[in-house]
Amino acid sequence: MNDRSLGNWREIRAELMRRITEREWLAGDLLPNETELAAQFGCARATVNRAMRDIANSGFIIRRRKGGSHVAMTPVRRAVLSIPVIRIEVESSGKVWRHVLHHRDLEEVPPQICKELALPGGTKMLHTKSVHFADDRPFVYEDRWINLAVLPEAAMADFAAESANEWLVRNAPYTTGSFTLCAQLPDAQDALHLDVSMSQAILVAIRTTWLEAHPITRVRLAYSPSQVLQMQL
Amino acid sequence: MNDRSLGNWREIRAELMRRITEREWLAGDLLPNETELAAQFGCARATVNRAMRDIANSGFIIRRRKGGSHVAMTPVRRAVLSIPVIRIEVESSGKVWRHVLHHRDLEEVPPQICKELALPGGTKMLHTKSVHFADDRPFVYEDRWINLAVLPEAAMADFAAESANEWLVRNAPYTTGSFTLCAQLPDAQDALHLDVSMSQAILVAIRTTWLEAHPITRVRLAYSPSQVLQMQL
DNA sequence: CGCAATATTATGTCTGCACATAATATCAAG
DNA sequence: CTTGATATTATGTGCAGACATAATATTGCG
Repeated sequence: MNDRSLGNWREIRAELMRRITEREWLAGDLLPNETELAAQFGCARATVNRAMRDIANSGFIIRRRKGGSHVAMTPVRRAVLSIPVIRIEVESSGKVWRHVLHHRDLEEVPPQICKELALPGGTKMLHTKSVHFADDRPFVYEDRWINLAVLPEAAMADFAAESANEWLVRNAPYTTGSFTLCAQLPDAQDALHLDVSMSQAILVAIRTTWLEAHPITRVRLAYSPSQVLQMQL
Repeated sequence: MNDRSLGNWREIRAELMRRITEREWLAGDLLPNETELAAQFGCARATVNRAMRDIANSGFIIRRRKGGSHVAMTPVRRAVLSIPVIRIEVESSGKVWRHVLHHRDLEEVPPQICKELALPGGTKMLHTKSVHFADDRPFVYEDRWINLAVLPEAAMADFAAESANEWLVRNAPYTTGSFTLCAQLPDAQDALHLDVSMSQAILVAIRTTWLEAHPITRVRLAYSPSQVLQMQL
């Protein structure tokens, strides 16, 4: 069993994954410990550790101190969606990006959104509405609230020149956030700005970001029909 | 500047992240090299390496050999969607899960799906259709193709007893996969099985999984209206 | 000057060792 | 038997040193 040929941690990860995917080790099984595997592979324990940490990260094994490493019963599969700046999302498909700011005002936040952000009713935030185009076709309609209490600089920013999306990515680091996706029929505003009928299904993403306990921004993105979200498992 | 107090890699990561989020280092800036930082922090280079690798993983810095590490111009944010077994997804919201198998047959795969899976036209696969219920209300309608060439055991499985979804998670480890989300109006089958009108928008997920170069399963999940997908940033 | 060979440099990784930490197993006292 | 202290054990993390690798900078040649 002692294959002394396996030098690097990727090879070791590959070998361990092979044993899992080819069901040499079954769901729930206890794997040999790091020291044992290091001996088997003829490498240092740290190298095995690196490989096993990586596998645990991707959810195929569960590790517990003293408990050892087990093959996950129902591996938690994670889909990873990378969320680039909208300009880059458009440009990376070879299209020309353009952006039009329709609205920008300090307004009272609707009660529902206040609740969502755990803010007292009647709070005022900067409200922007804009449309991103890809090759002159509407790509996404963005309806955003920005918390000036946390980000006073945003009051000065020229969102016609640089989209709020991009400005915030560059200037507003956040610590946590949530992202909700749903399918909707466009409302009148969506239909107008995306130039579609109100009887086509569109993807709507609602994203909020927080800096510690303070909400920074809450945005609703209405994607033009036929847009899909592609993720890797 | 030499804080010798920072012992572990998480603290070092936190400190580096602080310098980035507090704009001590600006987008595009070149960071000090690992040796230099190790000296500053009074720790081993490996420890700095661990911290920087982790930060690079989460997209805030870009590293290139010889080139050094730069603060990312537009940090790519990632949303992580965990995809549990549908039964667990339902049960975790406190509802009773039930599952009805409507169809199960060896059939020729439609050309479009063959193409998607990079299989020759006319290939046959196991085709199943089923509905998952939450508290007796349709939750998701599942239309699935299973590649018996890779998973012959699936021919024997009783998908009425255990859903194909769950059986596959337990018995079919995969190495790669993709997950596509879109908004659609229900077709006749969706409307029938989900008991909804054809004029409501629904989320549709299409998921394929592969074991190395071999497609294992391809499933289309039509979610009942008002279902949303929640992800963490 | 342009180009190819070579040196330099920052990150990537491995090793062997050490100690820390968390969780379990064991055992003794009540 | 139950409870709590203690030993054991697997993983987590750290260190110093070494070599590997990739990319850039420099040098020398035609």
